[in-house]
Amino acid sequence: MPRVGLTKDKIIQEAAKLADAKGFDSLTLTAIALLFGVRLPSLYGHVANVHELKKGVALLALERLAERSEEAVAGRAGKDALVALVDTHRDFAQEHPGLFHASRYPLDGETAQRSGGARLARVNHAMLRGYDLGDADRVHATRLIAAFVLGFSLLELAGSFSHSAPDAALSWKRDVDGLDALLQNWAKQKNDT
Amino acid sequence: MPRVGLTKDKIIQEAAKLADAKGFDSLTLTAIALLFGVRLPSLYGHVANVHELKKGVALLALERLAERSEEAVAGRAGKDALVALVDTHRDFAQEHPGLFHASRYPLDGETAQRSGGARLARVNHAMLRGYDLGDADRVHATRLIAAFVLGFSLLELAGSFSHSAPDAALSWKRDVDGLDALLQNWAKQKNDT
DNA sequence: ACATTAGCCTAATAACATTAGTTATTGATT
DNA sequence: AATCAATAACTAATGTTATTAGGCTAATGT
Repeated sequence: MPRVGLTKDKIIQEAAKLADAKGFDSLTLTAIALLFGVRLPSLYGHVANVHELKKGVALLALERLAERSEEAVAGRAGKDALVALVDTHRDFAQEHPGLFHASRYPLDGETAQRSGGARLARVNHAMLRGYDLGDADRVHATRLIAAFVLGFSLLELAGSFSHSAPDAALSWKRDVDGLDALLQNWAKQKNDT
Repeated sequence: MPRVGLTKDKIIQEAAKLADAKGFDSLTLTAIALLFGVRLPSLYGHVANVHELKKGVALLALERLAERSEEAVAGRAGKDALVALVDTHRDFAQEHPGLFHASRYPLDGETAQRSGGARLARVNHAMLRGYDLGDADRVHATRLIAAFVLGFSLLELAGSFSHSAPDAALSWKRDVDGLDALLQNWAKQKNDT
């Protein structure tokens, strides 16, 4: 019984690679055991169950996305920062569909709070300081951007845009332009509701 | 061996109920067999495999959503129609999280093309006739709205908005107001990309 | 050198999906 | 009314994945 030197971290890393290569749904403990050349139950010394494995990959995906996003907005402001941030998110989804899928794995509030997801929300919120918005409106705007980016990435990955005319990439540009315009003119809106 | 009178339709209906009650992930052939008082393999005479079961529920969910959306926009125009449409979508997600989740089940392009999803896209696109947009811009706007609604619903269901200050419902209103404003002023944008 | 810890193992069980081959009900035909 | 063919539902068997219980052995520290 040669000791392989398993670690929770190593396992999650490998799981992330696998999820990225074969898709998050093909991520199984069995597959990971095979990759490490180890018997399935041996993994239970390091991860409690499949849920913990998937949660680990989800957290890792969120961290990576948050990290990239922070780098993207660094040194930028206004529309420049907005474009950098949303492009980073969309590119991540395109380049790492498995990890992107993983980042949608449901987490309990407690965990989500401490995750890269919260970090991502903060970057998003901070980036919007570049626009002239009140406190509440800045939160509303943060959610608008987050919702748009997530939804667009999902629909694009699912191929929902690939069967109608203009290229999805063009819609992306126009939509981001539109959102930038909206953010600039937010104050001028009449709140008639 | 009393004959129960199984049908693909009946099975899908029951599966939809189960998905709505227990969540899409708890939808299994085993559970359906139990509900019908039938042995598991008996189902295979009516559905080819789990994938076909889930696909069926997904299609049903998309049809219901499309139907509601069509009713919602009927007789409305402009912002009135926009609000009715997006609210319908969000309400559906809140009231039927299981079916909403099902509607995200991946479909091949062929199937998706003939699904309620395409119908939904058409309603969305048609609704935007109420704004003064060129052909291409109307498609861009359709995608913007679809992305926002999907993303917001997912994030809200996941609880991503429940740990920061203003209520998600308020952000929803403000964001939809903002999108309406954007659509009205779309033409005035400077396309600087 | 030896005892303890801990890493990896085998064995066993359970839930779900799937296929092959069998029985029996139903509705059509004599 | 009796029979037959089609087919609905069944039993049995197999594979995959996850999980728990308990055993052996390599690494570690006194």
